Amino acid sequence: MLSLHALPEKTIERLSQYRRVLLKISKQQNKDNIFSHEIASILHITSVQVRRDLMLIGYSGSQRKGYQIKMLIQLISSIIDAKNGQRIALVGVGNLGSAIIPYLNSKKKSKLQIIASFDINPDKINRKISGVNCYHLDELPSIIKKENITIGIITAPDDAAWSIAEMLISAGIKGILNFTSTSLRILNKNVFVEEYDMITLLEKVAYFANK
Amino acid sequence: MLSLHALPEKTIERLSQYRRVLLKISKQQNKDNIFSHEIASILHITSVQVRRDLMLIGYSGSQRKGYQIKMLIQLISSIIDAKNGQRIALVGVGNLGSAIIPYLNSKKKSKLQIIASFDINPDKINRKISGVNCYHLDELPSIIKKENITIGIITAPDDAAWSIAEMLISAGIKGILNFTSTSLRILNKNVFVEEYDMITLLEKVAYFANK
DNA sequence: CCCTGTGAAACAGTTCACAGCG
DNA sequence: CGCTGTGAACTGTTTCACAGGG
Repeated sequence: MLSLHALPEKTIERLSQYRRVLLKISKQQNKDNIFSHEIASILHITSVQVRRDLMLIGYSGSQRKGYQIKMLIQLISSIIDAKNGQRIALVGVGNLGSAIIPYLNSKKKSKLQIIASFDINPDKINRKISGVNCYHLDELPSIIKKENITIGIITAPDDAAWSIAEMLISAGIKGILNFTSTSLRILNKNVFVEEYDMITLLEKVAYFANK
Repeated sequence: MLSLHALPEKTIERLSQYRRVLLKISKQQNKDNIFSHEIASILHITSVQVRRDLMLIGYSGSQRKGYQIKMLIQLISSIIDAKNGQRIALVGVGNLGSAIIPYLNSKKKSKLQIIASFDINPDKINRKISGVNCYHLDELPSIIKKENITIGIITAPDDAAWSIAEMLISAGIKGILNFTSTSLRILNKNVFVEEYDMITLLEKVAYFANK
């Protein structure tokens, strides 16, 4: 499993993509091996990039046949799939939150699973979406611990983001995907936060769309 | 508005955030000026970062009072708000798509507006969400042109992403926000594409959550 | 040949360290 | 002093260029 402390962030993102590509190919085609330039062209990146990433995880291919698909899937999985599993809590069951639950859980897009959701609106509480129950926010600490949840998704209003993040962190969560426009950086060095704010990104697209 | 060809991507993202912070402050407080370290601490970044970004857009503050809030909002707006407006089309009115329309359009989070949506499912067509009509995908080229839309959001199934992107681009769109797991990079150098794939990012969070 | 693997260069983005000013 | 503005150093990431192998 080569514990390899801390691969670059961008490499991790691509490993996740490589695995999806490889899984698709291994289902659809009868193919045992693949070249770096084949993976690269599907993802529209360079083959050097692919080889560099695979070098970083210590995988070697053969010059004649490229990389073994099955082995590579296993190696990537051993690196990016946490042994404890990837159990997720979603906080804020509004428009976005209630769309994300079925989006992530329905299709087996990955091993990531939303286990519980939280809100403060009585209309939402004790309702299920795609089998995921919505609890009152007050129950967050106990449910997080009981269900052994390690990742949080915040889809609440901007104003609530900070206090929700603090609740998640003191409940023991280790990673957060933050959909709000409220920056959560440097909240706690032991918790990984990914900012995922649609408005900021759309404004960036708008800027570059105009050259 | 100082055409400054191509500010760094990260700077644009932060300018969008600075503007939101400044707008909030100018509404809530009676404050004319602000120091770089004040903006920085709200966003949890460094004050050097703020000053560096403002330097890049050619704005100078005063040592005594910092930056003028009103002027700075105007300057940032003149840079990131396109003159043609930011009219958006959304393709794929599934779970995610139908959540994003009200999320973006309801609150006046920014000047970005979704003008039209598209799908191929007859159940969706000619239905309105938050006042936005859903058209059949076949109508995309004509509506994009008629409505002068310059930005596309793709929330369709992965398999459809590539052909939708091609449709959008040949219809004249200049920027795309891509929610699918299908990479659209290097599709066309004149079109800016931002990849916004939740699964990849969540897997990254899961990896770093585990140290 | 056409592959992989990889030092070294290039590029992008952030932070350091400090000059200069009111 | 405490602030802004900025060259220079540094860190992260991608690309170049090529050695080496079947």
